[in-house]
Amino acid sequence: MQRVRVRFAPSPTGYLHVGGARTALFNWLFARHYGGDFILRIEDTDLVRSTEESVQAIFDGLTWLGLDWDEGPGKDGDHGPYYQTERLEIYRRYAQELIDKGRAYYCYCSPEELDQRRKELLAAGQAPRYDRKCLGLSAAEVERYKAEGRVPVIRFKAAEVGRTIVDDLVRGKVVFENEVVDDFVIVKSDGMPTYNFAVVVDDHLMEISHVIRGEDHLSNTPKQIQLYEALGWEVPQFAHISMILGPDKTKLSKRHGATSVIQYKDDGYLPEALLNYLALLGWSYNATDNLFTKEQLIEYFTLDGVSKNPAVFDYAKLQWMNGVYIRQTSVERLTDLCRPFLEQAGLITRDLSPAELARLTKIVAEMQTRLKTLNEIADLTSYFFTDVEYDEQALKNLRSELAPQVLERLAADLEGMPEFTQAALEAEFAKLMEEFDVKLGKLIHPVRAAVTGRAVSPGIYETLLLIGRDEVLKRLRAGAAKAKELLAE
RNA sequence: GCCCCCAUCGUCUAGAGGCCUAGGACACCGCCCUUUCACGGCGGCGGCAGCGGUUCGAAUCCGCUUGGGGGUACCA
Repeated sequence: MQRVRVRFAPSPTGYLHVGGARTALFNWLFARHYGGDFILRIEDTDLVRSTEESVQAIFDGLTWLGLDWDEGPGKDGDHGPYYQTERLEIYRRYAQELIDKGRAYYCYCSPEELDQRRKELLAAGQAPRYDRKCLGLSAAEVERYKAEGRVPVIRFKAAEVGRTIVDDLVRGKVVFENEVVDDFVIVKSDGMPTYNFAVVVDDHLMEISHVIRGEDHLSNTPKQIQLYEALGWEVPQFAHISMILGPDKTKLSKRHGATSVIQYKDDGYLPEALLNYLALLGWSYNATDNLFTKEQLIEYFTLDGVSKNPAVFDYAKLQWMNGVYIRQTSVERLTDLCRPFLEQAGLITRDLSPAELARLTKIVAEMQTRLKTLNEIADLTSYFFTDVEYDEQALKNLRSELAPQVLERLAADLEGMPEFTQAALEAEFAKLMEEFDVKLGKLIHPVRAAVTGRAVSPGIYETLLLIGRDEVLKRLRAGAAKAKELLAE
C-alpha cells in the first residue's frame, strides 16, 4: 500500500465549523492510525470571502483540539506552498496543458448572459448546462470579444458520453452519467482556479492518497475524476462522510446553537470532550463504547466504522460527555480551566495568593460533580466570593418559626467553638437536632439559605468551612434578621 | 426541473439472511443513596418509514413509494 497522505483543506471564510472540525478529525485519525501524513491546505481562492482572521481561526480551532498537521502553514514539507493563492503559477501551467490538449477552452460569456440562458433552460424543463457557445470560437470572434473588454474564463471540455464512476470507500460505487456534467469553469476571470480544478491539481501534486471529505462534495467528484483523467493522473481514493445536521434535520447552522469550535471553548467545553463527541458523529467502534481517549481513537479508527447516514448534532449528549471529562480530570487542571470564567465574572482576580488558590481549588473540587460546562462555575459558586443574595427558594426556606431561633443559636455556638472543623460542626448540628427535636434537614435548610442565599450548595459542612467562620457568623445573623422580617410580613 | 446520497428507539448508533421476543449510549420517567443539588447504582419508556417481491426464513437482499439531505456557481 502506498503511503497514506490525507489533507484537511478548509476555505478561510469564517470560523472553524464543527462540521469542518469533524472532517479534520477523521482525516487526522486516519493519518495517525496508518502512520501517514496529515496535511493542512488553505483554499483561499475566493478572494472576496477569504480573510486573514479566518485562517487564524482555523489554526486556533485545530490547535485547541490537538489536531496537529505534518505539513501545512508553519510546517513546510516538500509539497508546498500550502496556500492556494501562492500556487497560482502551478494552476496556470496545468490549465494551459489542458488547453493544449484540447480539453479546455476560453469562454467569453458574461455571468449575466450565462444566468439568463440558465434560466431559459430551466424554464424549458431542461438541465441548466453550459451550451458550449465559446467552444469553437474563431480568431475574429475572439478579437471582437476582447475589443469589448471581455475577460475570459477557462472551461474544461467535459466528456459528453459514457459514465464516470466514483469508487467511494464509504458509499461504494456511485455512477454518474457524463451527460449530466457540463463544461465547468476551471479558471475564473480573475485568474483564480476554481475549487474543482485547484483541488485536483493540489491533491495530485501533494500526493494525497485518500480524499476524506464531506458528502456535499460527492456530486462534484465526477468532475474532478474527469480532470484527473484528462491530466493523465492517478485518481486518489475517495471517502465521503455524511453531513452534520441540526435537530430539525437541516444542515447544522448558527440558528441551531454554537457551530464554531472556539465557541465551544468559550462556553466551557473541554477539547477532549468535543473531540470524543465529534468522533462519534458518523463513526462508531462497537456497540457499547462511547468514551475514547485520543490514543484509543487513533487505534480504533478505520473507514469501516464510518456510517453513511447523516448525523444530528446532539447538544445534550455533548454536554453529558463534557461532564464526564470534567469529573475525570484532576482538580488542579479543572481549577485552571475554571479561573478565566471566574475572572470574567469578576469573582476572582487574575493573580491569586497561594492561600486563595488553595481555597479556590477546594471550591472547584466541590463543583466537580456538579458542572456540565465550565461556564457554570461562576453562578454556582458566586456566594463563596461575594455577599449573599437570597433567591426565591432560599427565602422560602428562611420563612419559618424555627429559622431565626436556629440561626441565632448556631451563630452563638459557633462563635464560642474552640475549633471550626467538620467534626465540631457535625457535633454541633447533632446537639441542635436534639435540642430542637427536629431532623437534620430542618436545621440545614435555613442554614444553607442564610449562608449561601440558595437552596442548593455543596454539603453544608463543606460549605460552612469554605466560607469561613467570621463570614458564616455574619451571614447567620443576617439570615436570622431576614427570617424575622419575613415572619413579620 | 435534473443528478447523487441516505433511511433501526426523540438523538447517536450496534446489527453485514436465522444468534433479534432488535443491543448500547444520551435524553426522559421512576426507585435507591442522601442535609439540598449533583455524582453513583438499579429499573422503565421507546425503534427496524410504507408497500411489494426474493427466500423455508428479512431490520438485514431487490424494486417502488414516501421522507430527509446534498449538488446543479467565474463559493469551497
